[in-house]
Amino acid sequence: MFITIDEADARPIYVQVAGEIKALIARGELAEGAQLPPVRQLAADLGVNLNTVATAYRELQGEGLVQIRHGAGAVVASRTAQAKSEEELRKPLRAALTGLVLAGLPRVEIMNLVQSELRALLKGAK
Amino acid sequence: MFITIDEADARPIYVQVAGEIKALIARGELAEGAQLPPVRQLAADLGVNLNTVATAYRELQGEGLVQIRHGAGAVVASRTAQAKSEEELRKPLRAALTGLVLAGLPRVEIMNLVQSELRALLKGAK
DNA sequence: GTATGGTGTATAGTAACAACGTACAATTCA
DNA sequence: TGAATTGTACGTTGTTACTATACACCATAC
Repeated sequence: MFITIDEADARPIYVQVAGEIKALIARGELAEGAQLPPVRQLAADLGVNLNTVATAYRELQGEGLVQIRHGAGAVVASRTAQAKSEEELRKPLRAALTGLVLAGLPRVEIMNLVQSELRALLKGAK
Repeated sequence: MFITIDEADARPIYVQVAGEIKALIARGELAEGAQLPPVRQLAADLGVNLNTVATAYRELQGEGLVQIRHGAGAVVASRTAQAKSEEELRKPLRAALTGLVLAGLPRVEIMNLVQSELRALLKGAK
């Protein structure tokens, strides 16, 4: 599994793990029905506690992206998350763009960044 | 001061406050040199403790956006934040776009969202 | 100059959270 | 059935978010 955790990232480890798995699902590297690695294995790979990974899996299940079965593993359930309000979708985008603007990036450069990230995400998509 | 805090938002209050002030600075509604409201006043407006607002101000100072003067207030110091690494800039953007993709939005709709948010941010900008 | 009111700061307490270690429970399959 | 594999529950520890209260700095009037 191609996941790393970033010490410098202030977000909790389980949020980082869930976030990376979301990205893998979004770009199709984890297809619907695909098995996630066992919590112990991924935890060992990352050097964290198995419960930390389990918490990430439960978060993904809460968003409808993963189905966990006690005793058997966890599988990707869907490539579309539960519906969120428009504002919930806009808020993180606004925050990210604000950061780019405050970093002094000109508009065109920001649009380039967006397009490059979006291309990567939609690569294996549909 | 036109700031609200969102109960549904999982982020800490002080992060939300700092984020909204960043947006105000980015779009020029708080110009360089402008006074921020006293921590007690903003805290009272929001119904939180003054230390919570003070923590937000210190975060902004840490990013170089605000200058705090003990005993006199806090003023906007700059419209450009301290340099971050490219990865630090890309990561929140990637997370936001991942959310939009998983929500099932088609590419064009995502680009429309981005452009609308960016327009709003760059309104009073340059 | 110093008194006063306004400003940010420091400290200590409480509650919730993140991460961990260990033990438990459900599933699979030989 | 029983052993291996998988997720879950629980208790502990350290950290974080928020609060209340007391302190320190600054500007201004007098």
